[in-house]
Amino acid sequence: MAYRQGLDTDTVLQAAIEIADVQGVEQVTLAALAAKLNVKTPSLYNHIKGLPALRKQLSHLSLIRIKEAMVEAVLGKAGDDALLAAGFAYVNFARKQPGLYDAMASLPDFGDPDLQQASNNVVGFMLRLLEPYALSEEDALHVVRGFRSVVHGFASLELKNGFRMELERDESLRRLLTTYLRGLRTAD
Amino acid sequence: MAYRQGLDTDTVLQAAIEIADVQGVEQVTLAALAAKLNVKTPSLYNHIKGLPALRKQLSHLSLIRIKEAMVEAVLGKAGDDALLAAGFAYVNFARKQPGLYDAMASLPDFGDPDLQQASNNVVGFMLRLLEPYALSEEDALHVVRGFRSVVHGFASLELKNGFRMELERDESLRRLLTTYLRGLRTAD
DNA sequence: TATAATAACTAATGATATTAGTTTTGTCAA
DNA sequence: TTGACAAAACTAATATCATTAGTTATTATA
Repeated sequence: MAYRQGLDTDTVLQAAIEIADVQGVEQVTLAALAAKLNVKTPSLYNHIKGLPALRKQLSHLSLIRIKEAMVEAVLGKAGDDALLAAGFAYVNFARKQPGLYDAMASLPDFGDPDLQQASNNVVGFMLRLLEPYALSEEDALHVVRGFRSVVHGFASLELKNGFRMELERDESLRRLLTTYLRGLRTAD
Repeated sequence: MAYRQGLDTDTVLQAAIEIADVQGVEQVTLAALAAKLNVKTPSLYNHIKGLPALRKQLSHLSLIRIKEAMVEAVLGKAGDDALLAAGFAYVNFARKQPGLYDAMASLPDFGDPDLQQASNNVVGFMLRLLEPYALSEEDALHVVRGFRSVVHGFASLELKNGFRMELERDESLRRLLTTYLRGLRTAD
């Protein structure tokens, strides 16, 4: 009712994250957002460019936060320990903020420069973790693709309820990561 | 214009697949579908229950086809050879029918009985491939989760353009799969 | 051939995003 | 202190969708 609600971009973004995490990313609509913020839909345009732009910002934030979570997790660790911790941090982020993670994972177009840079930061972080392994640049890049596939695949299937069997999920993840790392260590 | 267009459920489904593969799954709208089939939107309701039901059918079909592709790929193969072939068949399916694959991967609710059964068939197929490894039931289920994570993660990242580096993709996939399989073979 | 089932249609409703133009409020400089 | 301007809310309008209700034409069948 009050003419000034005191909104800003961050508040809108935060509300969008909450809706995404609680109700699912497909429920992040301008209508739902406006209702949550006690504002009419068009008012949101003072703070965001539109729905696609909002989704892009969510993706961007998600990439940044996921990298932060991994950085925090590997402090004081190196080698397989660090990779294992980073893998768990990745999946745990997706568990804690399923909507935000989904916003990142389900963005159709990854061509945006901001997103590319955030994505490059994640890749750069993983390359750092691989330094002790003394791989060639090409080998390291293949491993980064492999590692990302592993953790994203696991997180994604788990979130979509793809694992319906009664079976410890952390144990599945631990085995997946250690199996992959063991394979890296071993020559054919 | 003609009053009977000769539509049936399969035709509608096929058109939906084409839109999904060419324009992306988010472009599969009843409006686009009706336009493609030279029909008004409400007419589609004679053949499908609605958009959510259509998407569910796409997911179902995708699960069936992906299993068929893997079955075909492993004929005459066993052990690591079979798993490698199945992994490539999985990813190649996603490459050939990106929209159909995405429809499967991005379905919010996997609780439907039809989908569960189709999904169980995929799991059952993978368990068969693991028979030569003589794992316990629990071990085998963990491996199935791992393998699905690996191939889905790779396919998903590749489709979303997550691999922007100039680097052979098939080589990345081959390394990922063989590394995982090598890890399975090796004890710690 | 008459009737029933079916597949198309039109019309209407409600949700959504977006744009244009308006009003109110807060801030800042004269 | 006040007046002007920028910003943030608003209303109104449009366009796109999905969906439902009710109607008409076609096909199949009894």
